[in-house]
Amino acid sequence: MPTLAETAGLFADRTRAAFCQALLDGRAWSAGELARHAGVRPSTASEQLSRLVAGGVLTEERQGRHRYVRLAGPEAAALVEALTSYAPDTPRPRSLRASVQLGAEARARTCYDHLAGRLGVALADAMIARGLVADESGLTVTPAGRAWLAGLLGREQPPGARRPLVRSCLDWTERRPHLAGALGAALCATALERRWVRRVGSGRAVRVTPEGTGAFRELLGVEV
Amino acid sequence: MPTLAETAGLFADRTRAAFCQALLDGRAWSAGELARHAGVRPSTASEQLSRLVAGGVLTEERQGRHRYVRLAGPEAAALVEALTSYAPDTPRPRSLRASVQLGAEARARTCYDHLAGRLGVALADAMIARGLVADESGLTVTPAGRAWLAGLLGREQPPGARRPLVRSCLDWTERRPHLAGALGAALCATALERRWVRRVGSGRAVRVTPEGTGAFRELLGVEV
DNA sequence: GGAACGGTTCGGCGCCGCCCGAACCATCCC
DNA sequence: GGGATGGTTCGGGCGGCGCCGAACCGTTCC
Repeated sequence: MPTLAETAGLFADRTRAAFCQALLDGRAWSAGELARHAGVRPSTASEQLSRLVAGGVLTEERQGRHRYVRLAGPEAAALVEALTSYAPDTPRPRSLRASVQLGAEARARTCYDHLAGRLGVALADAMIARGLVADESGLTVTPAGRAWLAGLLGREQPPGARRPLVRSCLDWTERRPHLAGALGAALCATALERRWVRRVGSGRAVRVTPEGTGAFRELLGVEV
Repeated sequence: MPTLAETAGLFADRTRAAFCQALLDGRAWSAGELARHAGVRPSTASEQLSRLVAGGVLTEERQGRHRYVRLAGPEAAALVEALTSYAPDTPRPRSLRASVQLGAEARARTCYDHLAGRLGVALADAMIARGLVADESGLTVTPAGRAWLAGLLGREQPPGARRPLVRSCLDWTERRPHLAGALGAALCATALERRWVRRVGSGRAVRVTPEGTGAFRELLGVEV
């Protein structure tokens, strides 16, 4: 088992941290894309990616002359998320450019495999208000919620899954929880699949389509 | 808000990591104790502690010529715990001395503010078996569990608390979950207060007293 | 075949961060 | 007051890490 310092060291670098946060969109990125994104040379990116892969944070798949990497799993994503959103005290200033980017992501974005931002929080609120998810001693899915989810997916959820059905994930723009876990992932996958939201740009930001506006209203009474 | 790299950097050092892990026992340590524990000079410890305090991981209280530090809160403890127990692959060898220490902690120890080790896992199993805690879509406290807890504490639990009543915390010796959250903390506090367990040595390890053996058997049917 | 492209390896450079010892300050005890 | 103890500050040394450029390798496309 790696030591605490070793694990933390994997993230304790501007470049590697930028890689991990970019990969929070849950997709696979090529080495070159990540290098450009983080503003480093390909050689640097190559070395740093190797460290993250060796540390078990990322997995890689080679395709021809491309090297694609993604987060190794939900645990790795949760770790990145936890470290990112650890905010003991007051906020600090940001650049204008970063603020614009942040604006898009604040509206709606993906957080590894589920929806976040104002959209994610609104969906979470609606599901709690409608009794699909209960907020007593942590978040749980109610029987009504299970039925709702089964209806949405057209199938039952496997009950014995290792992963919790729903997990609370603190939203770093809204400072309020949104829905992670298997339910959050299923909802996000459905939304992408049925074109309720579309990815915009290369980052995590997504935009709600007209169909999505109607679907979210009909499904949960959410106005976006 | 600090960046991911900055937050991770706080833990990405052998000495600071040792401090944080020692403080996982939930108590306040003096600077000198931590320095000896980590095997560094007092001057080094002083500087590193200042960094952890500035980063919001620790809080300090000065008493006379002593400087006591403790983990800043459950969030900080959860972060240390998550980074410590992130084990993507295979275990590595340990020194003999470390193994002995580990043996004591494997039996029973505190994990920030709740009980862990074989004792912690056994208690968690018993509470699930008796229907006090349910393991569907994450851990939740059942109505019976609430009543049980109220009886133990002699008072109701405040329902509107921010902190989840129960949280699953992966045990890094047992590789199985034990009970964290407010319930875990209350149980641990009660056990220490009523002398069911006693701290042994300066670390996290605890020993079950004869009274404790009886209490755990009567309360939850757990044989330790 | 040749050119373009993505990625990797290697040497080298510069900086940062960790640690120590020495001096100093504050508190506590006699 | 004087001595002992716990803690802090400061200068300095050393190692390691992150970065780059250059050379190289394999794939893809013409």
